[in-house]
Amino acid sequence: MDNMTARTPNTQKRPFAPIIDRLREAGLRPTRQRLALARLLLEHGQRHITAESLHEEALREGIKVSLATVYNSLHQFTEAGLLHEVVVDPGKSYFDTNTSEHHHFYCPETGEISDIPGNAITLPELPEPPDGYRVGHVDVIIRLQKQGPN
Amino acid sequence: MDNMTARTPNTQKRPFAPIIDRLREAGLRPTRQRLALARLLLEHGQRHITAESLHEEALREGIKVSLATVYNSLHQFTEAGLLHEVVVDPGKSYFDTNTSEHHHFYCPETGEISDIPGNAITLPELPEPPDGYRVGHVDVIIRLQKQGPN
DNA sequence: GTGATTGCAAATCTTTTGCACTAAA
DNA sequence: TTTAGTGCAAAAGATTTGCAATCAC
Repeated sequence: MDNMTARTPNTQKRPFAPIIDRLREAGLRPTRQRLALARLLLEHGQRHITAESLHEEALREGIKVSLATVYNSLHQFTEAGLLHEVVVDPGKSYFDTNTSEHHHFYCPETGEISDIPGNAITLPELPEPPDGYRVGHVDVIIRLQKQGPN
Repeated sequence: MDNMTARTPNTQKRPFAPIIDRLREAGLRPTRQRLALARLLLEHGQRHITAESLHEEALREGIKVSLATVYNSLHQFTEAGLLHEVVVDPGKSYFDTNTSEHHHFYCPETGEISDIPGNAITLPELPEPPDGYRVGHVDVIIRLQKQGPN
């Protein structure tokens, strides 16, 4: 039977099915806002965002969503493993759509974050964690300074 | 001549001379508050503090100082190289009295920070920083999770 | 329908700032 | 004196929360 082209009601009506499914798998109802934010994050190719920047981007694209909902969604996505939080600046949270193992360059002067490919840093044997704890996640942050001219 | 005991006016009157000198060298007037905070930080053996915790500690010891001054002092000390800021939690600044090269364990659940001795992690060749930047400081944070019983 | 989700505004928390007052040199 | 430093309270961000309205199922 002919079920592979755009004529199929299913594809017509659910153009974002993969994202909807990812939300569902994460236990999150695919609401209008969550779906729109997830699309911005996961399809739009953007990498390092703040709640503020994602909110602005959403509004620019005509998505009606409140800043509070952006915060909630970012945390829900992070908990679901769709995002990773990058802590480089006290007083501002960055989120990374790249959840694979990798580390970051960060320039405090400009606020820019960029990825260091996972294989560009190989951590040697880690020290033993203190008793009663286990290692969760290892972050390496290389802080950069703008090079003066000359 | 006899200048090695407590009789010397100099030692009598300037029991905190080393700290005063460190402040002076940093271009900071050794005011009552700064001196008291510097003593708490540098002599008291404490390692990882927040503005809030240092303020409480100061008040407990009977040092009259405002929270704003604690913030100011912490940043001045950091700029002067007497402290190092540790960024592990968005929305809270930690300061470390250990300014030698080392990294940190951090438990988000409890907020505890502890040092990893500098030589327990050897970073291999770092990747080249992007054009126009140079490497400032490298932070390695090992995030811990409390181990469930059993 | 019913329970989860949202929006808004208010609340919270950490940190910074403005300015009159105080203290170091 | 004179200038830097301090305290207070207010301001400024960033993030969170409470609750009525709204939406997904």
